[in-house]
Amino acid sequence: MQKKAAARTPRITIRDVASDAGVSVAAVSKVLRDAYGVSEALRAKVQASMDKLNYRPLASARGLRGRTYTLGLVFPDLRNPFFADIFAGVNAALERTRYQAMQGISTSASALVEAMIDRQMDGLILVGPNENNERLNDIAKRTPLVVIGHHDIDGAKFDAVNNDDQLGARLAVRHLCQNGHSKIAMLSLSAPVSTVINQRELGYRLEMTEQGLGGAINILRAPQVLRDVQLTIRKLLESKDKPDAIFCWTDLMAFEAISVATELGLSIPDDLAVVGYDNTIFCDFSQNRLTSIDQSGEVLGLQATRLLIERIDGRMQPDHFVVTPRVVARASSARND
DNA sequence: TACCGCGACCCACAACTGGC
DNA sequence: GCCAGTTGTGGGTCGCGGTA
Repeated sequence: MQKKAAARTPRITIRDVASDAGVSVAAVSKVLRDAYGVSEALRAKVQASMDKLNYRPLASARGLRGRTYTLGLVFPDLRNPFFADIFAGVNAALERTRYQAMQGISTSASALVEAMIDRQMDGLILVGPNENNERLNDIAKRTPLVVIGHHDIDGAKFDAVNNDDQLGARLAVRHLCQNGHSKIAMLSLSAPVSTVINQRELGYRLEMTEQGLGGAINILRAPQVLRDVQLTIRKLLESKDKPDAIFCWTDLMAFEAISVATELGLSIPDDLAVVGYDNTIFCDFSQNRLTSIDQSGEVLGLQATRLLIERIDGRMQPDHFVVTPRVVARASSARND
């Protein structure tokens, strides 16, 4: 036997509101859009009817004539609390607007992005997309697009918001040198390779060379899998050429470095100094006290949203916003902290 | 000039119509 | 019966004309 579709309660439409309030459909629409030419008396009447009928505008219908007031936000994953900082920035930027952000998870500009475009979202923010400019430009042709964490902006048709990752890595190395460390290893990501990783590795190399430590350059790469990260760190710390400091490409990796080092009986920071990246909320926890490079996730989210709304409002020229990172020193690196 | 409403319009899909 | 073309429908927005 065929299943019957569940019966739906008839939807309350703008026509029902207009009929209840004794005004035209257009008048209700104007109240909804806060458009010019609506008296306070009419607004109050329409608002009362909307409240009474529990009316909600239908985004897909709005999309027929223009905007749905919906923004798509795509993260590569949600395990890293840094992404929550970005989302907080997006929400803060949308607070006084009519837009709502809907988020999803994808490591590439994938079917999820296409689905968001199909659903007529007014614009997209992609965080750390693992895509080339050709693909990103193709998306930007179809919908306003802002990318967070993508440094290759030559010929880009989209807006970009970036932390200065090269400078961030340099600051990490400089900070460790200032605290008396010279055998500084970098724990990086093996795949997917991104422009962010490239910039941080470049910054590490440049600063090591500038500090006269070019011969000690040591970059290890591990995938974002806990077991692989632990094995890589253990191998490094048990090697003859053990470093006296590690610069990790995220805080999450840095926490693992601290755990493995503690298991091996090493003291932090006397035997091993550790610096992370992102300055997430967990850095402040007393068992961590992790020195980290702050790339202001909230600012990244805020600026990306600002640029996206500008784009939706008609700006054609691509824009690029760069956030300057800073060191937030804690006990994991500063011997006298 | 401020306020209000008519009617065209948007797009995808289903239903209808007419010709072969 | 099949296919292609036309019309209607859904829920909003928008431009412009009418009225006080």
